Amino acid sequence: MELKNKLIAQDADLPFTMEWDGVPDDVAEAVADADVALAASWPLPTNDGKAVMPEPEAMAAAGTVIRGRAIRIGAADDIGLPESVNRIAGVDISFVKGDAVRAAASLVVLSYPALDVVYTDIWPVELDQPYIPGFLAFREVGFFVEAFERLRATAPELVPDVVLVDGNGVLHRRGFGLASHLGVLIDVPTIGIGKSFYHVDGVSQEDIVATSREVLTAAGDALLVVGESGRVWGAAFRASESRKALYVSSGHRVGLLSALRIVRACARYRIPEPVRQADLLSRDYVRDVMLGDQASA
DNA sequence: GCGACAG
DNA sequence: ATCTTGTCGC
Repeated sequence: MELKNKLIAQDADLPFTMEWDGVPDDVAEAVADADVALAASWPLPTNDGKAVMPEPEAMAAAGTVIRGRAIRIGAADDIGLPESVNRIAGVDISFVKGDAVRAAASLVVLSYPALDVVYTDIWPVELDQPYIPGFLAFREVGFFVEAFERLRATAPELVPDVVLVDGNGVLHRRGFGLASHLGVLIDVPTIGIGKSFYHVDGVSQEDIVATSREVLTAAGDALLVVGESGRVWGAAFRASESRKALYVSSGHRVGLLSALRIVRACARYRIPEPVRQADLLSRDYVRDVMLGDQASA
């Protein structure tokens, strides 16, 4: 629980800054207010001590501005990120069919903007915690923390500028999903990439899917997930041509608008390239190495 | 009590 | 998460 106190959901701590062209000012301000509210909503003061909790009326007003409204994240072919963004990582775990314990975890680092794989780490793991919805981090985060310790020890020059995590960030029942948990523990900016989510603050995935079908008309369109309180939890995002949206949310030290732009920049297929490469790597490992062992044993 | 339920 | 062939399309 005390981990929460370290979370800063603002861009202030991001090692780079972004400029916003295609986003209406009122939307950008509403999201920024929501991020400040998020950082200030924990019991103890935040790291920078600057976060201020907006009045409830301000939160509600922000919600009114952006609820049900799509925004476009950059143009189709020039989603340039700041020059200080050079590496983007992805993490994932794949399981052995019908086995709740044996799995393979992976960490990959891609170069940006080429999106070439420049580092891979893949190893077998045994899960010692059950999967309980809402507590995914307690089952998986430890493996990724170890992977980052290895990375820092063997190739510190390849530590990424930001990590895309296969799981939600603050788009979470307690506002603290796997991506946020990992970000705090490794002290690297993280972004949550979910293929689904469940009801938070009075909003269900079903509600968002219904509206998404109407307003997400092109790749790069995002629909912010605004709770009944007015708080912005994340976004349904058509990062690629695929009709099915992803759910993007701040993990740690990245604001939502920046997170969306970063995900857009990694969109070759529906699943952002760093997460996709991590997924391919761990799947191949389970199939070619772990099942191979089983067959020959 | 009932339903819902990231990976 | 995983179980699973073909098939529509660039």
